[in-house]
Amino acid sequence: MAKELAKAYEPREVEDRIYDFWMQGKYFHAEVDEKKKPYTIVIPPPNITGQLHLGHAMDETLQDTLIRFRRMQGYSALWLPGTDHASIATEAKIVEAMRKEGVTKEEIGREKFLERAWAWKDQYGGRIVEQLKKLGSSCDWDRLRFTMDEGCNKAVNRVFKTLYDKGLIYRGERIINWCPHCKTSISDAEVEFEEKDGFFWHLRYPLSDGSGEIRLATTRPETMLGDTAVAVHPDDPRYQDLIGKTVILPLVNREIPIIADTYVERDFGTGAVKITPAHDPNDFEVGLRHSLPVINVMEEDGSINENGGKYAGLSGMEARKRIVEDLDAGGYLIKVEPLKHNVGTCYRCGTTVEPRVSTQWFVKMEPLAKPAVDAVKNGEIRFIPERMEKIYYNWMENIRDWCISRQLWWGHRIPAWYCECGETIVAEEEPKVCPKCGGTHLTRDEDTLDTWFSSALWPFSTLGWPEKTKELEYFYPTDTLVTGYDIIFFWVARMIFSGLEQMKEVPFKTVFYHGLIRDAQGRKMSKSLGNGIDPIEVIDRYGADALRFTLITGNSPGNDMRFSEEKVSASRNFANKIWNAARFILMNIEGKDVPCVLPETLDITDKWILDRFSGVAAAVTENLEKFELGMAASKLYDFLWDDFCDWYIELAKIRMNGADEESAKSARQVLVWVMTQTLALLHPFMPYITEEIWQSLPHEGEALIVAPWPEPDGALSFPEEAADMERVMALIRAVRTRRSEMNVPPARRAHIYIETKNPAPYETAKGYIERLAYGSNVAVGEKFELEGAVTAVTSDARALLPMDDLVDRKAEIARLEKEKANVEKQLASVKAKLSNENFTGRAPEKVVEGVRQNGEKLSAQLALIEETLRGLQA
RNA sequence: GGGGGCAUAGCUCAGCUGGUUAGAGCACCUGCCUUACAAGCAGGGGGUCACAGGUUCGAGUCCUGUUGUCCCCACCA
Repeated sequence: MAKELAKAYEPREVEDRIYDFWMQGKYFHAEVDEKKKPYTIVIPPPNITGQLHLGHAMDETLQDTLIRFRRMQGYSALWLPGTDHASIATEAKIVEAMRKEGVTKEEIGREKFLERAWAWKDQYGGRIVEQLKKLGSSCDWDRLRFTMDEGCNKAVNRVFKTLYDKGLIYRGERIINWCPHCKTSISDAEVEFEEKDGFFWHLRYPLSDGSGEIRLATTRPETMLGDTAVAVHPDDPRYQDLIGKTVILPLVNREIPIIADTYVERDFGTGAVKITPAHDPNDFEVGLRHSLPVINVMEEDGSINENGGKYAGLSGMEARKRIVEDLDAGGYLIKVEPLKHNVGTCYRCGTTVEPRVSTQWFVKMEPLAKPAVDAVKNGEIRFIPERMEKIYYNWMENIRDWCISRQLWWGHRIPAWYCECGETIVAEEEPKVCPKCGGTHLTRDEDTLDTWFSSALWPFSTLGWPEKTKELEYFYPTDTLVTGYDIIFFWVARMIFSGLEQMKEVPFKTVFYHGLIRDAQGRKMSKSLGNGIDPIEVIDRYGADALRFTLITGNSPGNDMRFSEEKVSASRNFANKIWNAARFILMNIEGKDVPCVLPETLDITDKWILDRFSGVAAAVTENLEKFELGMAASKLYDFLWDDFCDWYIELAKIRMNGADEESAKSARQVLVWVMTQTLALLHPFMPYITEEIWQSLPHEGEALIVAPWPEPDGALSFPEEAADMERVMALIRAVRTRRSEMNVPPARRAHIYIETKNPAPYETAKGYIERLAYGSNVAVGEKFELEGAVTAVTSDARALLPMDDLVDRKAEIARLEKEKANVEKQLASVKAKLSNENFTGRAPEKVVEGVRQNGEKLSAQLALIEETLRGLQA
């Protein structure tokens, strides 16, 4: 970088080069290092089918910021990356690709299918990784993992086996959520409920003895084919004499009992419910209580099976239509009314989920949930923001067993084998013989595991478990998990109980939740709305640093964020501001040997900026430690733009253009020092531009990414000089305001007479005041006799500008009266406080002192205003 | 049916454990091409912090209720 470089920062020219530089330097790689403390984040593995979206971008930016911060602080900071095999999504993609070629899964068979799937993974699975790199993510790519790699498979098998041996995994025939489109079971968490318009079909079922009928209603008439009872409430007076009788199921002509069960709501509908144990979770429970037969009438694709008699082979919808027609024809249909009701849909494909009885594998949740709840309750794991804890408890405390088997091929195959003798063998490695009968005809379970089963092990499987690796020893438990609140159930909860169960230790100490990214109108970004924004495109146009800064500022934990291009543009402007500040410094140090250390002698402006810097450094560090990233970022924005650029650089110009070479020299050094230190603070947020600039400024060390974090340093604190400088600045601002109000162009300079009882700082800063307040000359004294001057008043001084021609006495008096009223109002409130014994007695000393000092300032200012007024009115 | 978020300047949002006169970006108005930056500089206008109570010496911040809005969970067929 040299001074002839572009006036504007060009991220595209910089980013790839800097990223390569970091990779070459292996700065992302973290090793077990007993001399350092570990800091670990495991990435929420993005799906291999996925494209980077803004949600990822935010997730990765937060993680990268934390990792870079800790790395600079001297931790062995490991950010462990990886991708997720996403069984349903990936399998669907491949099936779809095959469909276009006219082949089906079944035709090519499991082995060939998996070959295709792995080939697909090799071809496209890396795309998202490349996109993560564009963001500047400093993941340890040497440790890249995949949820279906060999190590993860070992972990999965070990966990499956140990849970099975403990009775925490079992196989059984239960009612599960079935997606007829994906043709697999899905867990409760994977069902999304949507309110949909439907109908309520009112039916009559005749009593077997011909003595009458019972009326009931249903939203899914086709399930009547599987009805095995009608239930009423045991205390419902309307039905007392019917309990125990039977009805003839219309169309099917099956005789089924009328049973009594408290599950029935008396006030809803007719108070009588048809019971279909095979196709409704509640009915299934009722069926168990009353030992009812379970008649499954549905195929895997949702069509009616042979149990449906003449309706067999019809799709669900056709069957419904025909059955309703037939019921009507038979006189069994009383009426049809529209009804809005909640329908469960598959969270992957949106198809209506059919509850269906089938044999599946389950994780018994209750024993696992208890310790997982405790770990959060007792503070071993902290949620940020705290309110997420409640959501977690609520779910964990009402949890049902987790259906983990999937009728898919792409995934971890369940490590269970069945022998002809009926024995089930669960083993980590394929067994050769049946331990019970010695038989060798073993067939492996066809199903695979829920993707989230392997994701749940991610914090330790990625560190080598079940092997006892040194990484596991050193980096586990991990420190911070960064993720969106939308996967608290899918992933966070399951990692917690898995970590506790397998490792006997929590998987992470803090969960830092962020919100969702919405579009500028506040709508969710989605493919169907077409309002999605491609982060890569944003990076191309504005730069990765601008995108990162946008995602971090103006955002607080757990809250959704609206994304708009204006925000990115503002961040880009900030990057440009940094760039130009650097350009200015480089222009001024070119050809000069400027060491990156502070000079021996500091003037008032140096002390002021150093004092400000040390305050900001401490605040930013604290913010980062408390996960207040947005606040940290905006403090740096303000410091760099307002304090450093608008004030310090302007002040330094005066010295560097002046005759005092010593002063010019120290200004250069302070510029370089503060700039490089500020770049260090900014680096976690805007890694590219900060590294690029840092490299071209005088610096110590080989790279900013591994430069030491600016830790608090008392030697940089100059409270008195800083306060003096603030007085001077207040005076400069007051003069500027007065001139601006009167539309005096900067070119018109004026003599500035400063009246004050505290002349020292003004005397020291004369040169600065002259330049920045457009003065032709500056005099400081206790009193000046001037006719018709423009005045500017601060709480500490009064500036007189002899610009008689511009003075409009009447306007001036009016303005001062207004100012006076304002100060008086404030003073009144201060006085009221100070005379209130309750306040002075009860408020902290610091607060009272603050108010007192403010009162003094206001009084002084009031006196100056009044004096000015008297002068004008005389 | 439960639970939670949000409501602050025209717009988008900060505001940590209650403490001086409530902030930022964008937009707006005025004046400046001041050799780092017009993606900039200097100055300015604009808010009874949704509403009603309460706690407190002190409330945007804590409590209760109301309204609006968004979300999560839940088996009413």
